[in-house]
Amino acid sequence: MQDNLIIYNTLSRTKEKFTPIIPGRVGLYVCGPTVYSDVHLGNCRTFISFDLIYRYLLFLGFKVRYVRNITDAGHLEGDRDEGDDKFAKKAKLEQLEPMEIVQKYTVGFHDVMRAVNALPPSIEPTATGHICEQIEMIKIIIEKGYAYVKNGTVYFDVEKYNKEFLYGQLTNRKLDELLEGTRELSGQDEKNGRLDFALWIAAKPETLMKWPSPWGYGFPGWHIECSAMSSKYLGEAFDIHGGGMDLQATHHTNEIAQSQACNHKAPVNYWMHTNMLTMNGVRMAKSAGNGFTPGELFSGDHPLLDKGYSPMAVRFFMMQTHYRSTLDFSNEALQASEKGFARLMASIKRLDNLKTSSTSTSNIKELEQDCINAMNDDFNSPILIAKLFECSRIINSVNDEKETITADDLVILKKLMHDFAFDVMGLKSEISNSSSDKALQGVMEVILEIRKDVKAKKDFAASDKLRDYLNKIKITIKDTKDGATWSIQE
RNA sequence: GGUCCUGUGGCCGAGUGGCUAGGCUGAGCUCUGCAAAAGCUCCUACUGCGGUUCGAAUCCGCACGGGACCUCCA
Repeated sequence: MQDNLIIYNTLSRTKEKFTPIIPGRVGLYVCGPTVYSDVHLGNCRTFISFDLIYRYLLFLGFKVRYVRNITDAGHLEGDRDEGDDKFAKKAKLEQLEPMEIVQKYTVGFHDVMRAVNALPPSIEPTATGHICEQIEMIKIIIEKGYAYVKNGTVYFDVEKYNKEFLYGQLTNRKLDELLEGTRELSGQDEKNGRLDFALWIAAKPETLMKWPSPWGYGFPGWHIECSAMSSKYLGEAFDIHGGGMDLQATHHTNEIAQSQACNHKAPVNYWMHTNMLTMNGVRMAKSAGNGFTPGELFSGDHPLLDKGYSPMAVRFFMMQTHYRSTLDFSNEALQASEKGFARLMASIKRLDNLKTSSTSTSNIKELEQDCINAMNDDFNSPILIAKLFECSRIINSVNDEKETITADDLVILKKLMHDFAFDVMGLKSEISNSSSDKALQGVMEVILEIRKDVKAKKDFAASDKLRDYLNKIKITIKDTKDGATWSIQE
C-alpha cells in the first residue's frame, strides 16, 4: 500500500516513486508562516495543501513526523541584511513588544488552521527557541570554510560553496546566470559576493530582538532556522521538504547550501512546492491590494467578496485544484464549489439510510481503487473529487431506487467516502451540535409534524404558508417520499 | 533581459498519444398537490500556424497571450 506513491520532486523536475529513508516512516518539513501580520489566503493554501499531503501519508499508514516552523525572529524587510526585522518594525508601529506581535499572530494563525480543519504538525518549532542550534550550525559552517565574519555579521560564501556543490540546483540555474541577474554591490555593502547571504546579523544599538553569540550580539538570518530545526528534529537527511513556490529560488536554495556545507550531504530527498493563489490572474499579495484575510473571507466583509464562505467550502474549493497549479480565486468559482460541497455532504448523509439488495449495479471496489490511484499520483485531489462525485451519484440513485447496492459494497462505499472525504481531504460536515441547535431541532420537528397533519387534510394553503414563513428566515423545507426534511440556507 | 511554468467547452478545473474527467451554470424530461431535492438527457472543448504519427488537447518547432521567480513573500 505504501509502495505506489508518486511525488513530483522539484530537484529532478519529474514525478518519482516515493521511497522513504526508513521504511514505514516519513520525515516531513514545511516552511511555516512568518508571524508578523495576519496570514492571508495564499499562505493558507500552502498549509492546506500540505495538510492534504500529511493526511494522505497517514492514510497510507506511514508514521509521519511533520515539522512546521514558526518564524518569529530574524526575517528582514529587504535584501540588505540590515536594519530591523519584520517583528521589530511591526512592534514599533503598534507600540508593542516584538514578542507580543509574535504571540498575537501565532494565535491568529492557529485559529485559522483550526477553522479549515488542518491537523496540527507533530512539532511546531520557533526560531527564537532554537537560537543555540542556529549558532552551533553557523560555527560549523565557518569552521568548514563556507562562511566569513564581517563586523559581527556572518555571511555565507556562495562562490566558495559552488566550487564543490551545485548552488542553483533547485531552480536549475548556474551560478554565472544567477550573478548576471543580481545587482551590483553598493559601496556600503560588506559582503564579498553578490549572492552571499547572512547567517547571523550583528545587532545595532536600536535592535530590539538580539542574542549573544561568538560574533557579538545579533540575530539569525532567515534561512538558517529551517536548516537548524529540520536537522535537529528530522536528521541531517530527511524525506520531504515543502513550501510555497516563491521560497524555492532563494530560501530553499540557501537552505540546501547551509545544510550541505555543514553536513556534506544533501539534506532532503524530495522537495515539494505548492503553487500560488491568484485573484483575477494576479498573485494575491498585500502589496497588490487584492488580498484579504481568511476571517474576511469567512464573514464576507471585504469589497472583493460577494458574500461570506464557510471554511469547509474554502477548503473544498482549494482541493478542486491540484497543488502544483495556480488557483484563481473568484466569487463565481467559490460559489460553484460551495454548492458542489453541499451536494457531496448531502449524499454522504444519505449513506446511513440506503437499502441494500442482492446485487450491485456499480463496481464499488473499482471506484475505491480509482481514489487511491488518484492520490498516489502526486496527490491529485481534483481527480479524487471527481471520483467521489461519482460515488455521490450512485448513492443518490440507490436512494431513489434506480440503482442497487449489496450490503458488502455498501460497507466499502461508506468507508471509502469517510476515508477520503473526511480523513484524507479533511472535510467535515458543518452542522454543529450546540444546545441551541438541539433546541432548534426540536422546534423544527414540531413544526414539521404540524405541517404533516395539515397536508394529510389536503390543506395545502396552510402547509405552503409554513414553508414560506420558514423560507423567509432562511430555513428550507423539502418534501421527500420519506417525509419532510429541513436545512438552513447558507 | 535571464530561468521556468502555462493557454482546455458559458465559468472553474483534471487529463496516460487513440476508448467523449468532474463540479457550477443553462435547457428539457421523470418524480411531486405545488416547490425543492434527486436522477436522466442535451450544450462534446482543447490559443494560432506548421511538423512527427495510421492517429495529438496530449510529442516537437515557431508565433501570440497569461503567470511565477531572478528583491521580502506560502
